[in-house]
Amino acid sequence: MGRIKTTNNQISRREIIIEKAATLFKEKGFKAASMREIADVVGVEAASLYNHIKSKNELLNIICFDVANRYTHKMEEVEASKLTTLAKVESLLRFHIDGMVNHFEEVYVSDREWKHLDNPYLSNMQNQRRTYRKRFAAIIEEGIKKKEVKKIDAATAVLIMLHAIGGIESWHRSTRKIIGKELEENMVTFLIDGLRKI
Amino acid sequence: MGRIKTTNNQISRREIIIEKAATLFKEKGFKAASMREIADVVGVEAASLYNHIKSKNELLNIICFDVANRYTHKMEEVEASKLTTLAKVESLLRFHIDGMVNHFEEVYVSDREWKHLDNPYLSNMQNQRRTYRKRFAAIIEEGIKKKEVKKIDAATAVLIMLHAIGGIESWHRSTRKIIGKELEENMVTFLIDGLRKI
DNA sequence: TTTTGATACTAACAGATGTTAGCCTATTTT
DNA sequence: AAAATAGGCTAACATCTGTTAGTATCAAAA
Repeated sequence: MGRIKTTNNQISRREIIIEKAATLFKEKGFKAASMREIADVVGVEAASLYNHIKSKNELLNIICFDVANRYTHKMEEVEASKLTTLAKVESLLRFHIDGMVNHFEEVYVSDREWKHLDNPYLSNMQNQRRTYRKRFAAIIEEGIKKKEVKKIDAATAVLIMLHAIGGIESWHRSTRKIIGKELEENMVTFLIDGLRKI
Repeated sequence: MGRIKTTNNQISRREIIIEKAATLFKEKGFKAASMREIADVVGVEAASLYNHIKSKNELLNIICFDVANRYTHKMEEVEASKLTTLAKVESLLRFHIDGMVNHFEEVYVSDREWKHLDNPYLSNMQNQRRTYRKRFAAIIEEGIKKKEVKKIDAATAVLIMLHAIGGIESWHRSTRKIIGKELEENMVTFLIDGLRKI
């Protein structure tokens, strides 16, 4: 077998492997996807993967922390901004939706498979996730204080919003594709203003 | 080792195994949970499980279709009722939330691990899920027609609501437990009326 | 052209996995 | 008390798993 075809692009062999792994992890789950399957998709023998990565778990680490770091970065940006609470929430929502639409595999895997990280990455990830939700909830609580947001349990609200966005998964599988932008508007409207006609 | 302790209850050995399996499938995922681990928790050797069940996959089948059948049954009940659209939606929401709170393991597993079913159960489940979402969306669309519900993409709304409820998972892990009823009110309020203060 | 470094291959490992076969023992039925 | 059944046990299987060692080969640098 020849080498992994390094397309003209600036994308390294390593990155190709990570991409293919993400796709497979998404489709079958981390545990069910084997190194031999990943290798197959890449077009190489399983052992050859180890010239580029250290272990199967490293693949998961890379995927998960790539996403988590983007989240943290965005949160810092939003916190530093001078938007109203609802605008902050909306900005975060749009960010998450965009992530789900445009980096689907990565985000999906990070969200559903992080439990299979091994320590110290596992507890690190648990912390990052907990912290992120707390910061999100703090924004909402401030909105409640300012009477911009209705009196609701902030933690529950965060939970609802984050998981609702996870639903885009099904949108990806759907044939009846409304376009991404339209989906985004629908979700934001719903989550900010609910279902009832005012 | 002695036999599986059959507590005074009317609960069979088989049902104990299924329960313990559900817990393990929830904690580690279907693929990562081994028959030997399930056996350990039950207090028996792995081989002994096969006196009660046919295979590991049968365990998943039982769990998944138990939940799916409850869903279908509830949907029929709601469709047959003469409630308003919003009341129908609320009834379904409360049903799902209750399921998540009181049959957590089963519902969680059914929702996240059904992909590991094998045919013909897999395609059967895919159909049931698709159908359920369509029927849910039809209810919302009728509400839109009757101007009871705001003009929104019905499929997206269903997606949001169903996944939002999946978020109760985190509530289960949380220490800061608001009680189930309170959680339910929060979720229903949010999903029906959104975040914005009116 | 030779050297060198990256990257592929084959072979093999040790351990885990789901499952079966065959046996033994406790409980229930007769 | 005897017989039948349910349900436990040990041992073993074939297969799959992630990973390593050692070797060959290709592309670029010298």
